Amino acid sequence: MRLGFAAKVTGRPGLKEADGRRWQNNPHLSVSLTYLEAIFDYLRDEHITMYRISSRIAPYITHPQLPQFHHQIEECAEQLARLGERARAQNLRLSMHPDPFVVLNSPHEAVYAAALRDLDYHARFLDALGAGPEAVVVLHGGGVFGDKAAAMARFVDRYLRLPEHARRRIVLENDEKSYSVPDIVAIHQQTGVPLVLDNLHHAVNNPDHLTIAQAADLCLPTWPQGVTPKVHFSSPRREDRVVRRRDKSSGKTLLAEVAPLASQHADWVDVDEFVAFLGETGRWRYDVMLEAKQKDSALLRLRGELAARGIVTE
DNA sequence: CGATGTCAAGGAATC
DNA sequence: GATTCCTTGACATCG
Repeated sequence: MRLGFAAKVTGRPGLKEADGRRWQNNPHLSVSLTYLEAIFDYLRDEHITMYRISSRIAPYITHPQLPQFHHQIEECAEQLARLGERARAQNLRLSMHPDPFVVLNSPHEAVYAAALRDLDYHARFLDALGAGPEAVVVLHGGGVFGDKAAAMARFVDRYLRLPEHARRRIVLENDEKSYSVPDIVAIHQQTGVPLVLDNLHHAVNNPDHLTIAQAADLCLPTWPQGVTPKVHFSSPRREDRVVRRRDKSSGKTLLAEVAPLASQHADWVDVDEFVAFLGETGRWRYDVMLEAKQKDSALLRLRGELAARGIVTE
């Protein structure tokens, strides 16, 4: 079992995940890839073997008004191939997760078109690394648009019509609001798309009251032979947190303490909850993407706590 | 330099 | 129909 984390590194100062400058300053994938190389060094040093690459790694690559950014993958082909080689050399499983406004089943043609551009980009990025089939693009079901059956049918139809290189990469994750485990199972049955089980989303969006074991029994066998399935794991935030929010009378941004929503990720992973999850899903083999706010620091802490209990991860 | 405003992008809930 | 929230932190700019 591999443990992974997403995008941002907290455990070593100075590591960035993407060239985040505004378009006026000509950010570029080639800069992001120098950052990614430094992250790979860190992952190697810490023996971390799974990592989600930020979708912002290629700035503005699908922006319709900024064509000068559209060929960054081609422009960085050699650099990408070298990094892919490195990832394989250090046994690193990679993935990506498009932002929530990539909505494949939107009834708005322009949104659909943008989703197609984005999925093409994510797939081509992983292809340019030469990544194997374990490197997936994790997608959500999208919107409901007042008619869930129609929205799901639209997802199925559009998924089946995706270009092959994109369809090959995509896996579908249950979300915290619209598409529960039984929903994505129904989509799987019509498409064959592999399913990612997210424990926290399942906890807050579980209309059929399935146990986590039942949910795992539905999701994990959807992966093809030879590709280790993946799950997302996080603990729910329980403490209030400080956020910046706009005050509507003054129009100013202020700090405020707000209570957590049930669906929000905690800073760290609760080892007891994690061990319980392992116990309930013990008949399956899978890798775990941790979605804790403290990212790699949470991973390293959890790994230590697991080792103290005699549970060793890859 | 610290504080605050801004950023490409969607959807849903609320009024 | 317009506004706000979800949520993301880093960048950019202002005082």
